[in-house]
Amino acid sequence: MARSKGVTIRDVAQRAGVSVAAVSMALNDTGTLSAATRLRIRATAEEMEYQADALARGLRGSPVGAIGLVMRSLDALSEYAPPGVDLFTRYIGAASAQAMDRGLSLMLVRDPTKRPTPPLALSLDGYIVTMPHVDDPVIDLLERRGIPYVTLGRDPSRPDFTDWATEDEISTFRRIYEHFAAAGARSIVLLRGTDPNAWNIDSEATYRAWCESVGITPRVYLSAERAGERGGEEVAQAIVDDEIPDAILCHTGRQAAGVLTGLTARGVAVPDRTLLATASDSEHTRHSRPAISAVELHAEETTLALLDLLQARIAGEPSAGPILTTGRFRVRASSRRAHTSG
Amino acid sequence: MARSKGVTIRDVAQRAGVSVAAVSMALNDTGTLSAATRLRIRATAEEMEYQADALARGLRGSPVGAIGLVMRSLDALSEYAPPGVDLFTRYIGAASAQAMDRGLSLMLVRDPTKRPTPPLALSLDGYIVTMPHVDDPVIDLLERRGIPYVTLGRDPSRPDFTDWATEDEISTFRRIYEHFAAAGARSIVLLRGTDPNAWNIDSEATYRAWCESVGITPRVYLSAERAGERGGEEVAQAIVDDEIPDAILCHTGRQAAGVLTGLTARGVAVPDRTLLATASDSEHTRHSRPAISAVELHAEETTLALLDLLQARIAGEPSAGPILTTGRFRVRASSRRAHTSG
DNA sequence: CTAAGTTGGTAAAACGTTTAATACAACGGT
DNA sequence: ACCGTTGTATTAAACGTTTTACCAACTTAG
Repeated sequence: MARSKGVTIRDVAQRAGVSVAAVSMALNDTGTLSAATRLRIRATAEEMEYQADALARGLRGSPVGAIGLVMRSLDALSEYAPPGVDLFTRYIGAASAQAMDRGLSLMLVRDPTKRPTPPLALSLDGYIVTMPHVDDPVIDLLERRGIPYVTLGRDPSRPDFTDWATEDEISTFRRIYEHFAAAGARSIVLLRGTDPNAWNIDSEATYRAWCESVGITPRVYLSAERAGERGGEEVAQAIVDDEIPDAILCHTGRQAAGVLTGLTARGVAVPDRTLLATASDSEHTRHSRPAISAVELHAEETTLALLDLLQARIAGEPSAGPILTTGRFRVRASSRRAHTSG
Repeated sequence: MARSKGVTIRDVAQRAGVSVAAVSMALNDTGTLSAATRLRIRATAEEMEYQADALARGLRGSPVGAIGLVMRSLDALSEYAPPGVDLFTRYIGAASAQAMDRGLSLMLVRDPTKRPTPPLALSLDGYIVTMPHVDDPVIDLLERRGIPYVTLGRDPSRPDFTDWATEDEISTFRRIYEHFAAAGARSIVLLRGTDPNAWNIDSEATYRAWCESVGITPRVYLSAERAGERGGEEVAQAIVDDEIPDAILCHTGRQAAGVLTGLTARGVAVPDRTLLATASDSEHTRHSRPAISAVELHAEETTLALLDLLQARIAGEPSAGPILTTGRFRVRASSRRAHTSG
């Protein structure tokens, strides 16, 4: 029952007939050891299967080999793992697996600004913060503590910050609007979320710019991310009450599913009367009737880029960001006009 | 950029005019301090927002406030976050959120027996191991190091071990067989996975026992979990080649989806000729045509039980396990006979 | 042949805790 | 008046690393 610690640096030193300092230097490739002793020590360490204790190492200020993942978008949701929302969990899975492949452990941290601070949270080597908010306190905390971090989606409060990656929403959004226009849509509605993150801000800006460029009057509706399908359903009613548009673009798959329900309930046919698409694929979009056109996000690509950026930043190398990956817009029945098919 | 550490125990001691030992004792409720000083120190610590550093604490052998989650079933899969497999990720999300609520951090650890050992992995306070294998090396490692752990699903190699929780598969399986029988099925096939865990072992045992009790000849087919839908499709062909059964029960939603495809391809109608159900709900089961009857698992309940067990075990309290939660069998079109409907 | 570098290594301090051993009162009992 | 107690708080050791300061033994230059 007693916690048995493994082989320590002292054991290795003793066996190799050197000081503990020598062992540390040999393994970390520091100091001024002769090549011969360095090799001898390494061999001994290898043989004894020595592995430096991350706690002790971290206490000294050296890297512990673990990074944190903060999901701002999930912090905001009431549930942490709502059914049908596979996007975030796919990010978690992908980031976790890739971190492992690099010899890093990954720790899920829920809002480290909340007290008491989650244990170990401030001792990690770095952080991935997904979808930071405007003036995000999490970012503040990390900055204050000098902890390296990268973000998924740009930080709306720090235009100069470059260590971020994202699926290239802006150009994808444009493609969708043009897809709508090509199908003959003249009035287009945007339904976005309310979290104050780049996703929502940039999307609306892109939408307005595009509307202006083609001479369409913008109509933006909001529904909180946490409202899910219900939120989409309610907004659909509001949209119909105002004026039935030719096309609607929603941010999340759950919103889109709700909108579809709402439209159908009001007798608005999709896609015959109104086209529908969403910027984020999910279970709902794949399987609703009709299936909803959506952008397929590639979590693996994005997390890979984030890990690259984070490791570079931890190593003190210059930033290679931002990195934009491209999602694929998959056209499904919800935005395919009969006479435009093919 | 320099990592700024927070307020240390020394700072608190100084401010309160006592020794560091006194502070430690006051906060941990140990030692022989007077009630007065204890309160005074606590007030000071509170005021300074002091939080003990988990690294330093762990180095001494005290709990670090973080636990590990090992997903054996995902270790086995090639991808760590395959689309459509929401069960595991829901476990991750649920466990993570609940751990947070208890002031614990949760770390995802992929196979800690693989060298190099994931950093911090052996310094965690305890582990949740999902679906341990027969003679699981992960369990061996934890036992050897004296690290407390609980398992999701019983450990097939340790019948005396009681610190586990699971959805009550056995009674659920029985209910499904009886559901089949009630719909008139006389020949029933079980399709299970190949991972050597309790899920597969107990399920087959339950199946055979039930068959014997009602005088049915058991027919068991195997398909590796990682084979997914493709595996189910292939097995469906094999099943049909042998003899078309009245009902098929699959373990995973992906297998069931594959079986459905395979049966349809061979002209076997579901549910008209053959009934179909699965023991594990997933995107596929909810949205296939026909929708597949499945057991809805309640990740939240189960992870809650696991955390209770783990915390008790860490605290050295007697085991309250095993804990069985009950999944709900949701009948969908795939096992609903026209003449039995209602 | 001595002063000044190199080379290759060691001893010891430091990181922030917890805890065992110890000190120092004040107090009661012979 | 002396001696164990008891009640409180302190000192110091320990956890396993990394890193700074130092040292001994050679080389080299003058």
